[in-house]
Amino acid sequence: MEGNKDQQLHAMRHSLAHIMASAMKRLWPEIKLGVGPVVEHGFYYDIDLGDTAISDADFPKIEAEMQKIIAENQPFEQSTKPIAEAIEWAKAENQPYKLELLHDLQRAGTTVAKDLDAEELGIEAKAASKVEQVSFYKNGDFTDLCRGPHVVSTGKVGAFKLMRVSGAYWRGKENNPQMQRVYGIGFATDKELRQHLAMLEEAKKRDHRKLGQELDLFVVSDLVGSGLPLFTPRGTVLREELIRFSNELRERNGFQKVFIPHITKQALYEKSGHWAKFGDELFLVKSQETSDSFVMKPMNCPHHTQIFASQPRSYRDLPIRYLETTTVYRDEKTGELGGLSRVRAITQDDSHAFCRKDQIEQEINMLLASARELYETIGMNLRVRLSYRDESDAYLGDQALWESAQNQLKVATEANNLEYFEETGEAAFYGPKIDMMASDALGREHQVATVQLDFVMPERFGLAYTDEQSEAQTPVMIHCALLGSVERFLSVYIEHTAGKFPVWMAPEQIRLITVNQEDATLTFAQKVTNQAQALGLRVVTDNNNESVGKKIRNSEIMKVPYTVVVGEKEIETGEFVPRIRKDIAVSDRTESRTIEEFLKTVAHEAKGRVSKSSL
RNA sequence: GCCGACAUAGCUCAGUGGCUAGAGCGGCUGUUUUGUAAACAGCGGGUCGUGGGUUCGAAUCCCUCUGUCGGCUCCA
Repeated sequence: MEGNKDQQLHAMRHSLAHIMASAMKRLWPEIKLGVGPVVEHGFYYDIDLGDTAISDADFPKIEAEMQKIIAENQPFEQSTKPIAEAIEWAKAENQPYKLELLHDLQRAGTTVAKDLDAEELGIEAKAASKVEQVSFYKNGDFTDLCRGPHVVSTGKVGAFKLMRVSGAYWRGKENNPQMQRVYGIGFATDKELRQHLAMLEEAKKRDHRKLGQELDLFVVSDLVGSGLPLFTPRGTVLREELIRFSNELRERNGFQKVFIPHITKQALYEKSGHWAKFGDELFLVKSQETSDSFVMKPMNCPHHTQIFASQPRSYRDLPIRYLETTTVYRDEKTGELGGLSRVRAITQDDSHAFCRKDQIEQEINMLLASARELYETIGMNLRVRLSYRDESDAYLGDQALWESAQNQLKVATEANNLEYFEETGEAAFYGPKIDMMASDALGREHQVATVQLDFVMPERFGLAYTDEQSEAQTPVMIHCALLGSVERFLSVYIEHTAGKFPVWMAPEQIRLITVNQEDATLTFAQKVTNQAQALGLRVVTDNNNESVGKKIRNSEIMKVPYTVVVGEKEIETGEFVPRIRKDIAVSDRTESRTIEEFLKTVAHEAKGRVSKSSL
């Protein structure tokens, strides 16, 4: 049933791409068509319009033309042609991109770029059987090379909307001509389309860049540069609370904090092998005193290996675990930067454990348990991908070690009751890894924590420990970050919570609103603040000359968990009736509490990192 | 980096070749002393992102640079 529905939706979206091409061909007869696949919520078509640039202002025109074709309810007629005939068709129709695809099909039996590259290199491609017949779909007077499937006629495509246009290289390769990609969404019913648009609207409201400004969390400055966000006091609280949590989880498990400088001689990365691989992503630093070439660190592991290497190590000392939450610098392409999700100064809650081969499982087990605890507390579901090697020889390290390690990853994952799936061929060349994906409140999945085994770097740096037989052995290195990048995590988390942070993370946990500006009121507010601060709470007093209603409103807008109005009544009774932010309140009734009880309860919530109020 | 869109006050935005560039919010000052989502009045605040060009005249048209946003992974 579900499968049928999915297939039907897929055919609808495919047909929409076809109809869009058909409509655009009517509007611009000279267009050259690339590919028009189905994507997550819709479809796109890559089109070469020569010198004509289309923009979203053209969408109504294209949509209207599509609607006409849909209203005509033209049947989709499928036909097949021998490939040689199809090639003649592409030539006659002046469709060079289709021609290229057909030639590839004829030669290699595929149009997938990856497989084509493989073929060129003489490696056997996956789908190598030669294609003899190709499929066409025709509606009205428009015929397109298309594998399908399509719906029966143009009237059966459900609801759609064109969303955006962008440049896209033909086949994703930079030196190929750039085409215009018109992207649309399509759903079976109008209702579903509207729901999806509402979800996008909600996502827009939660956009961390917008909330970052509204809630005063971070700013960017042209003078500092793009991809280099600056955190305000409020945003810094978020960072520090997250980092404290991550550090706590690891210190509890025997990790020791270390500290390294943010620059190093280039030689470090020449030795680690990163220079060759990531050379163009590094920020270079020039010494004016010496002739040394320095770089900003793009990762921490090579530095950490040098701490391990500073002493002879015994098998009894292992695992040796270092943790450091520190910033790395990567010179990302400017077009890829944005908000907090892609930055050039990336703070990682990084850790490296050096262990024996037989300790891998216990280490992974412990790291996964930490990740699970962290994401449970945060309130996000985790799904885990185990990335293994495949049969190719692109991997370094002993084959038996790989097998044992992969097995240990799986056992540890199962022991932690984590939902997981396995993928071969996704491992890093230096070892298998575990990637953790967290899903947010809008159902979007984000890659967050990772655990990576590394069989190569210890060898490159000649790391060793002495085993029971007094022989030198190479340790295995385990890289792990629970949050991943603090900046990227924050971008996800801000959108997940829509800025309604739980008490333990809230930049401002309690706001006191004064009823008047009398000395007695202010003195009282100050006394409460002192008491709260002694309990480690973050309190702000709003003593502005504004109505209470206005100040309540401001507190609501800033999403403060607890707001308390203070005036004569409170001074007299020594009791508060806190206003509790709706998403954390467990009942509609707010009871009166003594000040001490109120503050202690909030402090207790913060310490326990609970998500709901206990008031 | 490439394609496209955008850039006007701290914020959100109006102003599409013609007088001194506007509004709301925020800020400041005064009045008010406020009881659970917006008191009232006044005052500030702009090199219209940068540099150049066209024009009698440019926020407005053209070019450049910088920045922001959507894409550049999805393969007949």
